[in-house]
Amino acid sequence: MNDMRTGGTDLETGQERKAPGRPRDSKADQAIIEATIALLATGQSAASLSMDAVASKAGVGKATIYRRWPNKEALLIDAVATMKGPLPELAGESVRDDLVALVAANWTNRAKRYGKVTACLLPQYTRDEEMQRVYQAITEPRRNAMRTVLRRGIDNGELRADLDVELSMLMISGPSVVQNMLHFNPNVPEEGFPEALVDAFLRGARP
Amino acid sequence: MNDMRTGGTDLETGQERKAPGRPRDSKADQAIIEATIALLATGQSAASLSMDAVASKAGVGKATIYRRWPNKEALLIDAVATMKGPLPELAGESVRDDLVALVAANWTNRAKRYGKVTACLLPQYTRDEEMQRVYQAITEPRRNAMRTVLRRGIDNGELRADLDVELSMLMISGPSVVQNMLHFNPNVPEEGFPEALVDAFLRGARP
Amino acid sequence: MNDMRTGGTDLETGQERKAPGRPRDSKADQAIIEATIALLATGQSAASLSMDAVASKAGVGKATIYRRWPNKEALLIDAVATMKGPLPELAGESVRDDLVALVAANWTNRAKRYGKVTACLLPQYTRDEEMQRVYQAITEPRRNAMRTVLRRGIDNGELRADLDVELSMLMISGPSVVQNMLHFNPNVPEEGFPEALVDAFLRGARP
Amino acid sequence: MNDMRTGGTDLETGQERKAPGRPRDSKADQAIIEATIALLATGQSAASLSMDAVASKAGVGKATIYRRWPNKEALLIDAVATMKGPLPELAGESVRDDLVALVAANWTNRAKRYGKVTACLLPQYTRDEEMQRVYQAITEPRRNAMRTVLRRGIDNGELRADLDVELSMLMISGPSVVQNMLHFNPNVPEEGFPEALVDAFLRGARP
DNA sequence: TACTAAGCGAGACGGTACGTCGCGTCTTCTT
DNA sequence: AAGAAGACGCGACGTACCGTCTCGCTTAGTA
Repeated sequence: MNDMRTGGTDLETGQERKAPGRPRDSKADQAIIEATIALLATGQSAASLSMDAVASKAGVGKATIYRRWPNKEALLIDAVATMKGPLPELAGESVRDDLVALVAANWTNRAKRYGKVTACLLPQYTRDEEMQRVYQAITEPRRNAMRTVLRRGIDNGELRADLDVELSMLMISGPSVVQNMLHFNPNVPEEGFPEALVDAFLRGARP
Repeated sequence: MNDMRTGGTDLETGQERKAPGRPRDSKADQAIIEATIALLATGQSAASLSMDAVASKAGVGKATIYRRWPNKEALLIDAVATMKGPLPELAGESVRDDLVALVAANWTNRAKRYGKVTACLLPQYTRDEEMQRVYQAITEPRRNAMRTVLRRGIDNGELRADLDVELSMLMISGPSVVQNMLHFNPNVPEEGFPEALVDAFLRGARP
Repeated sequence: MNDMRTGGTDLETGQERKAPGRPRDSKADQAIIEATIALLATGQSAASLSMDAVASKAGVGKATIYRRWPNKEALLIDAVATMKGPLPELAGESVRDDLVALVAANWTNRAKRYGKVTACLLPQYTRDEEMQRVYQAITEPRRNAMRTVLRRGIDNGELRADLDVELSMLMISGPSVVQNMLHFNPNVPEEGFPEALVDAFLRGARP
Repeated sequence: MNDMRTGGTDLETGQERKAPGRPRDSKADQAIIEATIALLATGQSAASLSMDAVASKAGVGKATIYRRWPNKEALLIDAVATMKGPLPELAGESVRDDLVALVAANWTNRAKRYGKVTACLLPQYTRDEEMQRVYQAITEPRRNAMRTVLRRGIDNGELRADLDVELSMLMISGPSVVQNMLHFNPNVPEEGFPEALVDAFLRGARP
């Protein structure tokens, strides 16, 4: 996650080269990320979180942060990535149940906190290609899981053969994300949302 | 839109009471919003837009801005609301075509610029209830149009009788919004997106 | 002069303790004071001198100024103190000549410029006890010199034995100051003022 | 004091010309001056007194003030002039006693408050010739009184024939002013100051 | 055991923007 | 026309962050 390492790998030989001098303190990495997450949870927005505050809360000098991350946004991206929980266990029997499980995994309290923090990063996200790649990398495992489930459904006949997989992923994740981050449509109840969404997606709107 | 008004309503009679003193200059409101939009279009992000620049470009003192909006974010919200284009004309024949028209209206270049700016404001939206209400108010006409189309479809039998209207709205808007603002799934082609989305929504995923 | 220092004295041992962190840059102190004096000489008044201008001229961030002085007035006080020239050399033979020399030292062009700037600060002097003490500290060496001269005069019989030294100091400095700063009585000629004042003080008004 | 009158005197005929429209409200003049004095007494300095505060306290629109005085300083000068008490009654027998009475008149509590306010105006005073003339006009009656007393002393032999009257005025007023405004020499007791000053002035410093 | 190189906490540094306040003017309606 | 009320353009204020730069000190590997 955090780069900007000294020493590291010698590109010509491919062998590890031991960096001279005092090595980085891994407790610092951890303390910084934890302080960031704590302040994000407390605070109001990404803008209202200051690097001085992170340094102070982590008991760390500011230079120690900037030695690891090039700027505030990079740190936030990493902190958010850390907040992402593990992928849910998929039963692997019914495609419908697996999709519900995937949506529900983004519907926990933890995920909602994550959603709020993510929203704080959107301004950077929409603008910086580098950040988009980082974000895609973080979410790729999840997208892949859903892709696999959908393909399985097509193969075993649970889903229509001509289903557009990528569009379907967007149709399942999109409503979930906007509702999570923006409370987009306040008239949709939270209770039972994953099931309702997946069932409506499967069933379609025609009679 | 902008509040913080002087004068207002006489509580006893309920009649409008003319505020004393020099009234606000409505040309200033307009100039400020226009300057904000112009700078948003030019600039990189909401953060890179400075109030001094807005004031200068609008030919207005900073106090004149802060007399109307309590802070930078509130101004941006209002500026973005102004960017929203008019509702599309709906043919009113096929429900499918009307839904496509509604989605396509958020798919123009103008709407994409709007989407980018909106993304910059999401941090505020997600935490400030006041801003959420403002945002709801801005989007309410659009949601209402879609609600009407869906109800018409249920009534005339184009859509299933047990369709959850609110959830359906989310299922159409959600993918559109995240794709517009976040380029959420880079594997979904832009070309023909509104038609593909609506058709998939209507058809469902089952064979 | 400028306070608000970090670090300081270890209370238990009474020894100086080195403050942690990067130490203040003494070149900044100097550059700020010099910029202030330069702008005071150029400008019209204390009010017309802006902190932004000082910072810009000194090639320094505003925070660097405010780290050293709590506000504009405190900076001006220090700048003015720096403008005070050195004490004049006293011949030490005739008390009368030494007093004339002391008065004349406040009668140079430099001293008049100093007087004008000081006048700009009087509002602060008159109400802030802290600033009064600062001012007293600045002027104490001069007052002491005059006190010494007067005492010598009493001892060697040049002055009357029952002379009130403190009142006499006020009687010599007071007219000089008001005339210098305020041009208090426009009917008193500038030419030969120090001699005339001292001689009149020595001689008295009685026949 | 306050000028900028409409109507007034026709310079060619010397006759009064009645101004058209609503006449000035003399209660406003009074309320403004009183509010100014009250705020000066309360507040910290001339700079910390705002025209908005004066207008508000006087229950008057700002334009009403600016119709009478061209700017803040002019108002302050007038307010200060109003604070000046009446000239003391002079017994007219002993020159020494009359001088003591004149000094003592500047030594009352009222005079000290006046001194503090005057100090607030010095920055303007030292810079603006117009203000100097106004100030000289205010103080001229006092200076004239002292001049008369000193001349009487010369004429009747109480004072030396070659006394420099203007310099003497400065020698009496100067110490009083600086001590009053600046607490210039804290070692000089307030008690009995007028008598001590006048006696020392008369007696001289030589044995 | 000494030397070199880098990491560390602390905090100062040059900038940039913030949101507030005051000045002196202008604009409304009312007296 | 003057009055109260208050908006206006301007410009300075003092604060908060950013990302960088010293300080003196610590912690490793190398000589």
